[in-house]
Amino acid sequence: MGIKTLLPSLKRAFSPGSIEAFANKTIGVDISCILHRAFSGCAQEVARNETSDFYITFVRRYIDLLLRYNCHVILVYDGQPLPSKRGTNASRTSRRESNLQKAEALVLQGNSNEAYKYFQSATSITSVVVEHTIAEFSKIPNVDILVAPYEADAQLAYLMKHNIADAVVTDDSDLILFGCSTLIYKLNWNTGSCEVYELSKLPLCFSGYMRRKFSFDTFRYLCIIMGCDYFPGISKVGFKKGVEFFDCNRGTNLVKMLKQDLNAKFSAGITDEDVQGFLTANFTFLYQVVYCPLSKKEVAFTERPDEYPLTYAPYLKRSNLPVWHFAGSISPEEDSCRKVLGNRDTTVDPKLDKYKRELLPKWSVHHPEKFAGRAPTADADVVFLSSQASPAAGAKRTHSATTNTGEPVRVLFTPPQAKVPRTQQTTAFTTQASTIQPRVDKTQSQPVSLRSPATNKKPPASIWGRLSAQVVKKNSQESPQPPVRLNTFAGNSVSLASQDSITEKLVNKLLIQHKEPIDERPEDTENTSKPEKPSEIVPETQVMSVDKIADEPALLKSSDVKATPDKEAAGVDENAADKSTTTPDSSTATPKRRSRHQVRRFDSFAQLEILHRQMPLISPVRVEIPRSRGSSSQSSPKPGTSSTPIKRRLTVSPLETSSRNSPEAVKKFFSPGTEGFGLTSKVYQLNATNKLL
DNA sequence: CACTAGTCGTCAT
DNA sequence: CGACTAGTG
Repeated sequence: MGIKTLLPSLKRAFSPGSIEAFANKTIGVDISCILHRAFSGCAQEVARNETSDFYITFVRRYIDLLLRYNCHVILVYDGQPLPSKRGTNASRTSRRESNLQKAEALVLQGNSNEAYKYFQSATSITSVVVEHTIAEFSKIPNVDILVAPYEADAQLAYLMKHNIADAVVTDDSDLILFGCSTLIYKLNWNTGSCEVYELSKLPLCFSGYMRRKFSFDTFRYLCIIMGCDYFPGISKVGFKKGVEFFDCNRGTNLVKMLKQDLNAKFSAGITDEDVQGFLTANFTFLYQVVYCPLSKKEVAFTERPDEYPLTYAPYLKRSNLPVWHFAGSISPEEDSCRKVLGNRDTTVDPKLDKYKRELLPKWSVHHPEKFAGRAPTADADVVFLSSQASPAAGAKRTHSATTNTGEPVRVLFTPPQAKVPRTQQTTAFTTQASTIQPRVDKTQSQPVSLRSPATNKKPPASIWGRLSAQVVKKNSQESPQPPVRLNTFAGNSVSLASQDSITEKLVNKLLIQHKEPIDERPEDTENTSKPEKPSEIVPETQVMSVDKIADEPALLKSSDVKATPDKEAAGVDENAADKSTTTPDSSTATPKRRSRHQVRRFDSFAQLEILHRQMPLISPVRVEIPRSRGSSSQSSPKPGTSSTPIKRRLTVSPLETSSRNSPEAVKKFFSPGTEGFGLTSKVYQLNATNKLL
């Protein structure tokens, strides 16, 4: 199905291209698209569940085209239908059968033209076709077969996400929704012409806030609301209205967004079933099971938390079903390795398998040594905290977690370690502030300012964090991108996989409920001559390059005007130093060193502390907790939340301005009730590799 | 103007 | 499954 009427709205993300541009690359192929087109020419045979050479030669043309350009081809097949789709699947097969019967009846009447129509609507990618094509195409050098555990879309997106494939040939809009960065549409096997979709151009399709602060998650919500495979969509809401909605609503609590905001805007009667459907759809896009050729096993598209996020659990939890059941379950490793090659029956002796990994040539993605030493890159990395619950000194722990909106994050907890002298901290800050390096200064990798409750010392008054980061594209030697704002997780709460309830409470307390991310510029803007705009980081770990968008002669409508001031007005208390925040184009305006007392305000700690994978370091800052409670409890009467949302801002300033908050204030702010609670954080470097796992 | 629902065509000559 | 279109609010 894909997303209805999505592609016409995304024209700006496409450009005419040619397959030449992908010479020598690895190309994933959504073979079901091609097969469906081929079935036009052999509908009768396919509908009758027979084989035909027609679709073989048809697909072969595309393969040959790619091979001519020395591409490595990965043909990806659909596997098992997702649990959530099994209903529609059954109704489809029954419709096909009735179409087939009508077709056969018409044949007997001699009406072959009419019969052909019914044959066409009776075709499907049967196991006969799958086995036939795999048998044929698995013989071709530089052509890999990969049968996805579930949907080919998710599988192809996974290949792309981990740089196993450089681009994907498809005609389906779902691939966009999975966050693919480069897609080849409308490929012509004869001329090699095509339309190339690029994720980096996606913001061009929007205006207003959606463009300036493009978030792929919001884009996903938009598509789901329009209607997708797993969710029928909100009636009367298409692309335009959806964009209008998300221009004004940037909340991070999806339940509230649906039940309150969306209802208020469109008076669409959102039921609990709708909420469930939306959430299911969202998480199916995020967490669907795919096969990982790197680790040779099935994994979730993005790492799954062990439990549902607390806010959504009431809508998703089914007592008799495992968590994330709707997004597929992970098969035993041995079975998945056999199925992925095209072996259908895993109940038989593996020796009888038609396709064996060991027998495959070394160029194959399934060859045992093809990706030796290469691990999947971590999904999203965050953070920062250490607590008394730390394990042995020196050890690191990670917890997978999700924010309210379901974006995966990784929370790192570090144990107390040796104190770093204050002078060194300061040095670390100033050095880092002066230049943005794509690597980490040694001093910054060190834990700083740690006080363990075990040593009975007071909780520290400072938390270290990062304000901005540089993004280095995966597998790319390009020069680093401009610093990006890391504010996308603002206002979320997390549920942790661990039993560490203290830490969980703490983290949730930190990720304060609030309306929208602060529109803030990085503390350090690169001092380059290029007038680049800071890119936006997107939780799902895609990186948008927002360059050139400003020059695009497109609709800067009213939504542009209202976005920022609104927010400023909504702030608790405004501070003069805040003003540097709003303009995104001030890279030239603020290259000079501001020495100190540069104060910034945030609505949540999370804004400080998101770290993209492979993202090198950033500028450490001090976070100070305001003494006064700026609580306003006007918002969100959400169900089942134990802790009342705290609404106040954290003040961030360079190290020099320490004073201000007493240990008691900090303790009071963070303490979940348990005393002896030591909190610190540190500046962290996450390597490109997966060492921290 | 925006959205919806329905129909048509996908091949290859 | 997308493209296209006629019809509706």
